[in-house]
Amino acid sequence: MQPDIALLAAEIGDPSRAQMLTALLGGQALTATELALCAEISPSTASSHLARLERCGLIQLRKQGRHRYFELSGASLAALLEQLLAISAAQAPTVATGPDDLALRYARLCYDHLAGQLGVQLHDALCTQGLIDSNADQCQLTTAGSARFAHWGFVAQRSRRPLCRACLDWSERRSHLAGQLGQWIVEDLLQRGWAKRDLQSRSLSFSTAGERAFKHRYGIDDRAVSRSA
Amino acid sequence: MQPDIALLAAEIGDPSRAQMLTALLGGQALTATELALCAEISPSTASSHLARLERCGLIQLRKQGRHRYFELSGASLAALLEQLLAISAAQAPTVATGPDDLALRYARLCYDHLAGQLGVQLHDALCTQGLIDSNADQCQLTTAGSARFAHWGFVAQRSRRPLCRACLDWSERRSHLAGQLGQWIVEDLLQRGWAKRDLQSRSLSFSTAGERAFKHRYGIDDRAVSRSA
DNA sequence: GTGTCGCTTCGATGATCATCGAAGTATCGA
DNA sequence: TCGATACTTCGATGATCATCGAAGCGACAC
Repeated sequence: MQPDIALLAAEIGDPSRAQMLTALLGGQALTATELALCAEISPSTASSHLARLERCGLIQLRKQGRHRYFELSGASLAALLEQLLAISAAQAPTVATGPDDLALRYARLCYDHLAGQLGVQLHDALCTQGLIDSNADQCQLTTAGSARFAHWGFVAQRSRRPLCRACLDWSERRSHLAGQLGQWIVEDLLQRGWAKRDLQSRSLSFSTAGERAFKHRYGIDDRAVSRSA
Repeated sequence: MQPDIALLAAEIGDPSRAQMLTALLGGQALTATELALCAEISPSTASSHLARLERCGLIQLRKQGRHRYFELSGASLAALLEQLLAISAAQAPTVATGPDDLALRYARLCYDHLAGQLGVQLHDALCTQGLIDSNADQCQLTTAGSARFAHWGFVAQRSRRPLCRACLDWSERRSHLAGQLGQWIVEDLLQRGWAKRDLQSRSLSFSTAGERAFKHRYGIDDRAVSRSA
């Protein structure tokens, strides 16, 4: 008897549940009420959906008093969701229509690392500078990259998780950087206050100065693409 | 507006459709009647499901007279399905119950490359012999491996597809070998008659001599695991 | 030409399920 | 303690959809 993929897929296959799962792809734990708002459903409907997602292991619950925070149960589910996004994007002619779309396409969180145009530019810039060696499905930190990131404060963890991983970006159709390094970069830029998480979505909002500093740090050509594009 | 993953997931999320998609993971094109048998539904039900899968781009149709052959629309969908299998398997306590299960677990097609125990053994043997360098998410052909496989007749194609890719095996919870190399290995062993495709499932049936030859070729220790395990 | 086979379409049927408002419970803050 | 808030449970409702057999169409073989 093979694993029952229909069960898992059907859970993701409800529009409201899909919206909540996608919201959780921002990497933050969100309350039931926040998720209900994201999915534009009533709190009672959200409640029953969340119970269902929890029961089948897609999300985990952490209680804090009356607040109940939900998060994705792990990185493999996040990778699955992002792959679903990539395939769905490849199939559907998406036309950017609103400011939210632009923000998401420019810079957003793909669970714990940077995605969107800026994420792809980061990946490419690191490649150009020989700090990572990334081709097709393989992505490695080079000796030079190792030294540079150590200098910037990155400490590699001994873990099954790769240092670098190329993650296919659904909006750009090219790779952005995932793995320990991708995660550290996001943590670092948030800690420096270069950008903030958007409270309503997965997009990252860079301040003007923060964006300049980010691009300077990672060698991203500021004239290549700007936000007004 | 983000891509609508619910649509895609809901298509996979029907039990009958999931069974048919999984059957197509064997890499062969199958007729509507064969797929109806796989899913144990009536031909008319299969017909409407297949029309639906085709409409949303998951499968492609090739007509040959009155026979209509369906196949998965591409490798990225195959990878998604395999990922669904891996996550589903990790979540559900699966107990091997029948001969079909054993066959699938021992050697099966994961779209176009070998999976199951034998697939994992192949991957590990190639690593042990230094023919591929595979760790975590990265998998590369070594210089020695390149020479050895060239000697065996493998010709790398210039293509976006990686030579090697580690693909997580849902039944073994470890990596088997995908990519151009993984595909070539399957084509080669089928051409040599070492194994045949099972007509009812995705499993590969090795003849006794074929299995011995396969293990000898790729340096798989014949005493490590045998089929009677 | 005729009968068989592969497949689709049609229409009816029953099951499933997302949804909401109302009511209830637990937590929090003044 | 009390009112507000976060959240869950309940039950009713309407929509969706998988399913099948019957009927029909086109390809195939004799």
